[in-house]
Amino acid sequence: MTGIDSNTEQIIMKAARRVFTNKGFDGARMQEIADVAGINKALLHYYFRSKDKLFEAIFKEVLNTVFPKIIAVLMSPLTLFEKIEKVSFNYIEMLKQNPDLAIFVFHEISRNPERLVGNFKNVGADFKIIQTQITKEVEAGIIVPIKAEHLIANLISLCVFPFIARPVLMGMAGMDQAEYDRFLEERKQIIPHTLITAIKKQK
Amino acid sequence: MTGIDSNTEQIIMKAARRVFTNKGFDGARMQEIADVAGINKALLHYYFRSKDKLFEAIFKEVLNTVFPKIIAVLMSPLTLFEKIEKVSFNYIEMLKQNPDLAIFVFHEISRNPERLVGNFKNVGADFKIIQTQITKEVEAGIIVPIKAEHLIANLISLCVFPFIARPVLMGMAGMDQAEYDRFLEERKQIIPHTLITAIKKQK
DNA sequence: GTCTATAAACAGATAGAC
DNA sequence: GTCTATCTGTTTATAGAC
Repeated sequence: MTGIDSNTEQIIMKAARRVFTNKGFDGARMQEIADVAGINKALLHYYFRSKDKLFEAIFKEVLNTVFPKIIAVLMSPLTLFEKIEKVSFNYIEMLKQNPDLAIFVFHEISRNPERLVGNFKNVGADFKIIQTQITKEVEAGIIVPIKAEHLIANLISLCVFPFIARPVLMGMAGMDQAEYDRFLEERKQIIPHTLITAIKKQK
Repeated sequence: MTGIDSNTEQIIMKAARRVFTNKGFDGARMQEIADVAGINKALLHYYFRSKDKLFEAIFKEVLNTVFPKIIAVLMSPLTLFEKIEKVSFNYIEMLKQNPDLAIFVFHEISRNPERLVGNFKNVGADFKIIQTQITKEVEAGIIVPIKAEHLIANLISLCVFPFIARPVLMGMAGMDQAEYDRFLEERKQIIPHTLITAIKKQK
């Protein structure tokens, strides 16, 4: 709220984010974070008291990078087809900038669900809104019925999984990094096409 | 190859598998593995020398649980539609029995790609076989063209992601465990339906 | 093969000088 | 605020008795 946080604090956050998202909480070392930040361990504790508290700060920041924009699109006054296209594009684009975030978030939540899952409980209402929109578009003869949970699960699965499984998919398909980047670009089209074709009402 | 491995060794493997898949390599403790196995730490080292070697044994075993059956289905003489249905069913069924495996495998590979990705490089030829089948079914007027990488990525994404994101999806959709089990059962139908509808040639 | 006891290294956290 | 030095608890790994 001050507008300008201390410079050192931001440097620490940036370093911690890199190390935590790359190694996970258990694999991260305060020493490495200090090294990346170009300071020493004592200063980390001076600013954040403990590894736990530093992690908590990073995790909250990461969640704010990952979720709000997607939710905003899903809640916007677009058609379902438009939402599917926009989320696919935005999500893949965001994860290309932050390739480690996906596996990081899901790994940490799996390891510590009780503590971290509270961040998502307020989204329940949003599912109902999507379900209402589905019902309307079914009645309008645009799409065939589908549960909101499945549509959203399909959409997020297809966007996120290629980042979680990147080394495996690259290895299996024999792709190098440049080919994988092209593969991801293609998926911005493939994913909407797949999902829309699957629910579009045939005339 | 002896046919009967020592009983203690199997007890250790079972305990180690549970702890490693649940906590990850960095979060796992030799002490906890010993506790779960009902023995003491020294014996772990007697049988496996180090945490690294024990992990390696577990990881290989896990990969053999996860991949071969799926590859076998993809390489079998079924139609694409049949393969999609069978993989969806088998994969979801297997992961219901081993819900921790998915996030475990992808987290460990992400943390250590150089070391672990070698396990997948021999699958490149399999992609070409699927691609050939796709071409044939396109020529037969059954499906529309799609790259094998995208079809397989779609298929695995949709099957695996619900297990990786289980706590998040449960939280967002407000489902309890029983509802989530039903959700997973529904996906055995939804996934093939989605993928097949998306590539089926319209008459 | 299995145990107890302990060594050796590491990692988070703090004390205290500047 | 930032540093060096150090304490404390933890964790892997080994020694050695049985």
